[in-house]
Amino acid sequence: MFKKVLIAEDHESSNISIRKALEDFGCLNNDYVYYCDDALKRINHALKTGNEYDLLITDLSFEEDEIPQTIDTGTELIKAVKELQPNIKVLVFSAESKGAIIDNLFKELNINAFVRKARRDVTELKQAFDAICNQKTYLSASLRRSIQYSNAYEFKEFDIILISLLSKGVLQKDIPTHLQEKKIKPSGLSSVEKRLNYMKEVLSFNNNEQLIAFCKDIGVI
Amino acid sequence: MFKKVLIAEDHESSNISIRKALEDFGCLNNDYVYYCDDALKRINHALKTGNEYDLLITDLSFEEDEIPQTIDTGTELIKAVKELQPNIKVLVFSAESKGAIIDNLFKELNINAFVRKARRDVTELKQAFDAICNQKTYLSASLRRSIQYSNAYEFKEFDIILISLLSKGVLQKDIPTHLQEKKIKPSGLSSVEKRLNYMKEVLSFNNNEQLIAFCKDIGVI
DNA sequence: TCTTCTTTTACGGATTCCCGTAAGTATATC
DNA sequence: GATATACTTACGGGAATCCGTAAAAGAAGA
Repeated sequence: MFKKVLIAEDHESSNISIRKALEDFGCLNNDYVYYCDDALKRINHALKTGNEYDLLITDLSFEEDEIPQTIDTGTELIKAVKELQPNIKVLVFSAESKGAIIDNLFKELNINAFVRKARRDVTELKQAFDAICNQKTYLSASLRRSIQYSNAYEFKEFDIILISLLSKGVLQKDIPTHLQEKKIKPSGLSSVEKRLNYMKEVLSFNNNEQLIAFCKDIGVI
Repeated sequence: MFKKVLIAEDHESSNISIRKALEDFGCLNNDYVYYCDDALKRINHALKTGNEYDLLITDLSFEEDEIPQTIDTGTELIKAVKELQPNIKVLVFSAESKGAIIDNLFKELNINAFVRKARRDVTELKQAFDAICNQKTYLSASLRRSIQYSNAYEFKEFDIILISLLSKGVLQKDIPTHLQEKKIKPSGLSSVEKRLNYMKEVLSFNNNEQLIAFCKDIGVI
């Protein structure tokens, strides 16, 4: 059983449900915050007073509001927290479904569990608690298959720069100028054309418009 | 106060929080389901037994799973429910943030409230309950601006057809053929060009890519 | 019916984009 | 240093798009 749990989740509704899930699980000693900065402060304070948390439950995306934050994503929060307290367990509770991103959380940040906000998410939360208590990792059932299948084409950073420029109204012929200004390596018009054509070929698209629409749909831009 | 409320929400976590919000508001007579089909059945059964619901709280997007459904979106559910019981109040609780889509819910489906899943969503839920009880409509604070922003340019049906075709990979020069097949009135290439140029001029966009990206953002395609 | 006005279509030149080829550049290996 | 390989850039012809103008087709009113 967990001695002390911290919840970092900006959505009030999700925050409440996580608390309830923890209580149902029998864990009554939990704190909750709505901002990443607050979470880090709590972790830090708990460490100094010798009363540290043994589990962090966090979302990935936090919405901006009128209160400016230094940390504004769950990924950054996990990194910062692990520097302070490397042994803390981490459960990510998020609507994210892209295999590449989730895979990265386990491999790079060594998180212990990922539960997707979906149909049976509260049930899965409790299963994840159980797994972590038993020193195991947990991944949402619906994601176990799709983790490798997910991305038909992996967009590189350069791809996304090109697509972003186009979607901002930059004409293709003017892209080299923008790339040079930002000191981005391949900047020739031919390289730009070649890359755009390659993307369209791999995805079997006919025009740039279709490519833009697709990228908007899957959320890379 | 509501006599009887039905919650249609597939996410277990959101479902729980809505129930709790209702109870906090003082409404204890509420039912909940995880599927649209179940929701419609309940509405129907309640009507037949003279014990109808006076409020439906529903999400917009429902995830597919192994149980096939005839109705699989909140929008369709609302339409079906309103045909059975036109006087029912409807509150949409969704992560959707695109102005055009939300605007459409109020105008076409006459919903009574829209609360976005976000920071203070449970607080907003209670405000929405209060508004509906007082025969008013409610819209999440964070969305009140963006609603009118989306009306910067009102896309006609023809505009959306053109943009959809482009985003599906149809080349501009081939659009006349598609229009003729669907017997859509102006079908000349010049008319297509003229309309696309007009849209870009009004919105001061430089290329089709920017137009597609914008339409994806505000949700017209 | 004829005129007037609006909308749609047709056409042509300029620009941009597409696409293949060739030349240049860098790096690594021997 | 020479060679091979991969990557980037330059160039040119053809296709598509952009944009203005003019002709054609409808629609409305006298």
